[in-house]
Amino acid sequence: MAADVSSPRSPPDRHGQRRAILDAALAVLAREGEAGFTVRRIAEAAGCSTTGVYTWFGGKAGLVDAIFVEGFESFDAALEPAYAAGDLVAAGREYRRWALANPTHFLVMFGRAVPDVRPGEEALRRGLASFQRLVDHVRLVRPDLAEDEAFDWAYHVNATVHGYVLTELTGMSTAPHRAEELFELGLCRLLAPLSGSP
Amino acid sequence: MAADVSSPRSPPDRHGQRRAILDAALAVLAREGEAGFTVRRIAEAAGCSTTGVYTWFGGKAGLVDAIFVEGFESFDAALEPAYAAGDLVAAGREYRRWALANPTHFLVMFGRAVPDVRPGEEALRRGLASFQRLVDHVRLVRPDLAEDEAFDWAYHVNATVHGYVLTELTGMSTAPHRAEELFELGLCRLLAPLSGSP
DNA sequence: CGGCACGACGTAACAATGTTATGGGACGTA
DNA sequence: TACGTCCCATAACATTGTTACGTCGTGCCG
Repeated sequence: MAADVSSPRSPPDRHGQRRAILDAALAVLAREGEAGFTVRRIAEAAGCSTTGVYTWFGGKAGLVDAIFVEGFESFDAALEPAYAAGDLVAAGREYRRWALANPTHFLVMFGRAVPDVRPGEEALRRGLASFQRLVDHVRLVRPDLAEDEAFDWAYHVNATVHGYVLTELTGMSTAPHRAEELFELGLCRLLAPLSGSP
Repeated sequence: MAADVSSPRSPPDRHGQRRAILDAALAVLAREGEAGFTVRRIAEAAGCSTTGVYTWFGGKAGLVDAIFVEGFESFDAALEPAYAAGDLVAAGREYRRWALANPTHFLVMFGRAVPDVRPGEEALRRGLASFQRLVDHVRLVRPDLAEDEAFDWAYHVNATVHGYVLTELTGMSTAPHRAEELFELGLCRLLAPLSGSP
């Protein structure tokens, strides 16, 4: 009952297939969580067979890699307004908000939720680009810093925010009900030396 | 050929079986990584059948829970000397050292390396105890802080150190070769307001 | 001392997973 | 019109976590 739509779509539209699988994967991830993240389920949701995942992504690992890229692009877009406003605190806040809105997506990227999958080359390249935006923003906020100093500060900011969010998302927070409040406090402490007097 | 040792040990020594499985799980995890973390492989390494994992731990999730407890105890012991010396920087350093020495163990606990497993009640309780030691230490270093202030500082320190280590361990570091240097720098920035003038 | 119940354990099966071999069928090109 | 080259579905493979069943040994009660 699933292959009855094959007659109207005479052109295979190869990119449509790839896009459909990727969208289906993200939808399944958001709806059923990491447990439902199955090649068969994804293929079913995309309206194709499991082979499609292998022809377009080379396997589950390749699909996860594409999900990395998708994720970086998505929260780059989410952080863009904060960057444009020159507000690092807001950027950190948006980072957490994105993670809470897409918990399984976030955990697939940074928490090894899909076994035996490490970030591939494409994912690392895209992640580096995403990080570079943070470095640029640090330089914008603090023009007195040298390039490598800005890099180190960005690394520090990223690691700290990342740690807060991941602690909360993996259920390891020691004060779950105060997670937001503690995050805000942490942002203050983290960014005070950056926005305060040089 | 595996059951030939059954005659000398007439009492089944129930705790021996449990301990053997747990040790085997940790050994397999360290030797073969998260990919080899299989009920069958663990049982084989422990010299028993797969059923043992279910009678003693109730399944794979229960085994992971026991691994949580084991992990917290292990790095509590690793941090103890630093705590005794009243050195928070050294404690942070030991935290990272433990994670690098037991990467897969660490990722199972904090990175979802085993699918569909969230920290159970026992794990959370043990984690909280481990965190409490950090709170106590913060109070020791800074007796002027109130209990809840110390808690918030400990939360901040933990999240930050956690973020650094996890970024490095999941292969998402933007400067892998400088990971140690950046970690040390981060520790300085993080702990300066704690050890400096109140 | 003997029989019995209970719990631990191995064997073997189950459903579900990622992956791959096989084959068919649609498109573009000569 | 015939051919080659992809794309894709069907079906099989090995391996995973889990469970039902039968068996054996231990410890308790008569």
